[in-house]
Amino acid sequence: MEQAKNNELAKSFDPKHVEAHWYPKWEQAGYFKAGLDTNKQESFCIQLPPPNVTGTLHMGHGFNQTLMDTLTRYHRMKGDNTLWQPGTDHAGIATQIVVERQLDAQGISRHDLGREKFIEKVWEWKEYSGNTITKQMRRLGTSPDWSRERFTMDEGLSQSVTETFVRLFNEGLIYRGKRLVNWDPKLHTAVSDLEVVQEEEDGFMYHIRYPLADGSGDLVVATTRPETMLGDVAVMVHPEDERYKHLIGKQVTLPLCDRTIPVIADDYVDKEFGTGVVKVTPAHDFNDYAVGQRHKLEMISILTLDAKINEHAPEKYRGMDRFDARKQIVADLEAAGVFVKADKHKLKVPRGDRTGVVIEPMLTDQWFVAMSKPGDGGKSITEQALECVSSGEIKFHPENWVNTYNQWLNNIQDWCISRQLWWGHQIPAWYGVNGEVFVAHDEVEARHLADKAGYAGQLDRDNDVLDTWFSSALWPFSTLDWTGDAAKDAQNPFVQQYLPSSVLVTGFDIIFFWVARMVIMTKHITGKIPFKDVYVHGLIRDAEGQKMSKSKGNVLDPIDLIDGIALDALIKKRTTGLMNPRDAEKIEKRTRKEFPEGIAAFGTDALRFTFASLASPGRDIKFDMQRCEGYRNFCNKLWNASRFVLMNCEGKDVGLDASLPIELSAADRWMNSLLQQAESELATHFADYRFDMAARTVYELVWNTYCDWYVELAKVQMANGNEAQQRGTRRNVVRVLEVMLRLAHPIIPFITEELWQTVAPLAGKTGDSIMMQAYPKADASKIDAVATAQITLLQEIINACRSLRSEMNLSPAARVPLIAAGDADVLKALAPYISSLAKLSEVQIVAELPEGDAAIAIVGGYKLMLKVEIDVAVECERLDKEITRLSNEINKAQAKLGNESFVARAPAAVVAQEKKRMEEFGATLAQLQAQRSKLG
RNA sequence: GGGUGCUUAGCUCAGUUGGUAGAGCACCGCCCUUACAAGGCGAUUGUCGGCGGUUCGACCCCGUCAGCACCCACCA
Repeated sequence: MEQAKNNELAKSFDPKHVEAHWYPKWEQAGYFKAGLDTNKQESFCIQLPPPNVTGTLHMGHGFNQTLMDTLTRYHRMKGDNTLWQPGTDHAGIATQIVVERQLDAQGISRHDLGREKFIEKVWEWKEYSGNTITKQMRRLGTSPDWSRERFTMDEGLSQSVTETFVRLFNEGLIYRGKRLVNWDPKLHTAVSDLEVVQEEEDGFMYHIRYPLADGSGDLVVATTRPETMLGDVAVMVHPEDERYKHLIGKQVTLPLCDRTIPVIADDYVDKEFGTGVVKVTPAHDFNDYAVGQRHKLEMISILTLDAKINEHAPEKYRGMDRFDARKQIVADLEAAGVFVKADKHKLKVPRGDRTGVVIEPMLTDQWFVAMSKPGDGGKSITEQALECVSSGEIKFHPENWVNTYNQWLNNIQDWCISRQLWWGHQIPAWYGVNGEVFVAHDEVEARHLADKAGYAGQLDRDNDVLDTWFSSALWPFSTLDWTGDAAKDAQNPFVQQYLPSSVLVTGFDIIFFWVARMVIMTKHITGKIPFKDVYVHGLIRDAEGQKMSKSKGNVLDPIDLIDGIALDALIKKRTTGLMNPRDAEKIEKRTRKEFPEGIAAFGTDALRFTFASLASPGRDIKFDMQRCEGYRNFCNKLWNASRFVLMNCEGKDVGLDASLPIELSAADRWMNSLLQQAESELATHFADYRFDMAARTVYELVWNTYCDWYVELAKVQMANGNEAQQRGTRRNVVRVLEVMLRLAHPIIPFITEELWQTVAPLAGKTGDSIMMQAYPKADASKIDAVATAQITLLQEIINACRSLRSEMNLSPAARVPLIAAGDADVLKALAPYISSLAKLSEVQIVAELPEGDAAIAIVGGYKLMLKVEIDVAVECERLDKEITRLSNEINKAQAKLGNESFVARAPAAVVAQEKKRMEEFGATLAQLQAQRSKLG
């Protein structure tokens, strides 16, 4: 890989420049390609949750994909066979809506175009949107195997859909029937239970008098939807309701309609609610439908598919919109003197999640998956899916999502999978003219089935398409070119190696839509689980904790955080294409307030580091721009640390010649010890999906350990050491940096690659790309406890000196002498470091501190005296404060140790530790008190 | 009606077998010290939502209450 060598790095990190050239190189070199090395034991696979081809990626995608890419890069470096399988989803309804809206803008309806032409338009849009999405993913630095990119409507995946449908049908697990389903009157399609959102809204509870047919009185029913009375077939009361018991079996006259209907009894009625009398409309209400089934009632459908009153209703109302009809009916009831009252009432209104219109339960012919029907093994596909999780085969992280998963599956209804749309997988069913149904892979097969059944007439394919989630449910195996032919699949290394995948990374919002259905389908069809782990992350919200949505105008495009965006451009972006253009003003105001300067360019690495850091389990994320800025600064820090290393190591002896003597100091060995510790922590954190902890470990290692301490110590060594020591230090400084770059690479791929190219050769590493290097593994034998103890002491001494300086108000530029008493050998060894890091003119080592007015600090067995002019009063105050603090600590420790229970019951180590603490505090306290009394 | 999560420094959040409360940002003081001012050094900051309980010891475990958020559900 080409990279200009010996070029001094720019003074600060410029993400744009760094990111631009690496991605194409990685991709062209084939680094993202799936591993198929049969010698390797471990396989790691992630299936990308396929983004909808409805536009562009949002922050949620950025977050989700960052986590997946981090895992993928980590496992690839670890040496596993690795596949990150990418692709996109055709997103039936959502995409059809997007394209229809575009046509709308040109004054064209999809019916003007016709199905075929319309679908062509959608494919055009798919190309456009799909490309946008994959471009965005590339900007995020993601490393999926693009050569395996799939789309849910690809030929192969469509075959999986057909194969699955046919199989389930033949097993009796898919059936067709006229059922009451959720109907979206705007889209003219059925939708599943999941695609309906129940929202509480203000409405009315209408009370209507239904006269008894024999004129002996009346019953008052309560309803929230009076227009549905046109389809009433009964009124019902509770069988034990003393008020109405005697009326059961009688007939009432249905107002406005020329019909009488019976009074029936059913336990379902709640005596306490409303009037205790319920009108029964089986064709337009799910509860009433069940009642109708129980009582074998007629079903009268009174609505057309676009929710207008139909021919089964009195002529007066035919053709009226359902809500207009409601008003008219209420008026007519009033006129007829049977309207009692309308009370204000909060009710749950079902709305389509894509259209927002009120969903109407509608009797239509639809296809269903039988979720609870016992299959071959006596178990339903739902029970099988529950078992995959209860057995521990599939694990949720965090674990508590298991409850959600179980609860949903335990209460599941049959899944309505047919949609009256144009965009999607057309249902593989052919009908004869007499209603014969032939489900087959293709028309030839259907004809064959028809022949066998003795039908020779015309065959018409079902016009409907499948719920988009039907194909999504097959994603874990359909993307691997599964065919359903056991012999072929056994020869397919992808199916063999990458099913099940290792982990599904997803938000909780699609556990039902997608996760559960993948388990159901994959287990039933392939016999394998789809994935071993499910990592469930939170939602990205805005800085105020609000869900990001186009209509609120608080959406962020991850690319805008990478490249930055000017305020005007951001406003324009947020206010175009709104469903309700009147929101624009509010959105502009809000945007101006939140981002008065627009958004700065943070770069991909900073954004990714932010995502990783914020990925604490079980919690949504309020996206905090300042965190992003902080991690941009972190990238800059890493950049500059590398600059330092290169300035000191390029063209110098960095110990590449193994025959030359090398001496590693305590500081070098201390650094190496902490490096091992970080490596071991990272292995744990990645295994636990603790991206936040992994990011923190990297951050602290690079900044707090390496930059703040090791580099400063190394400066001393490179200035003062002998040749072997200098060589050793240079060697270690550059090698530790090289390891840190590899450790950080899965999170921040671009900057680490850029730096690694120059750093690696100095560390004796060869290779074309950091991403194909081994991930560093901890080596416990490199942990040096003695060196660690010594450098910890050194840090404490330096900290004490720095504190003294600061409290004495010494300018950082002023060099003053330190007088130190304690182990002379240790002090002698540490003196140059102390001197340099605490900005001292010299370190005098003495047996006992001299008398005199000076600032004093005690560190373990060491006494430190900063030789400066002091304000006695100020110093006394400082000492008093410290004396008080120590006394308090001692009192606390004493109280504990004085507690017999504590001494008797607490573990010996805890008691010993407490004793030690007290002794140390005591010793320090004595020293400080002595000094305090000298000052008077 | 069921279920889940959250409540820790001014802000955003860590805190993994119960053993001396942490980070980043913000704020304050001193510094342009030759890797980095997107920086360095130092200082400050907390009845860990309330109340009980278990324990020698509770941010952590249990109970309870409060507030916030979310998910599921057929009250006409």
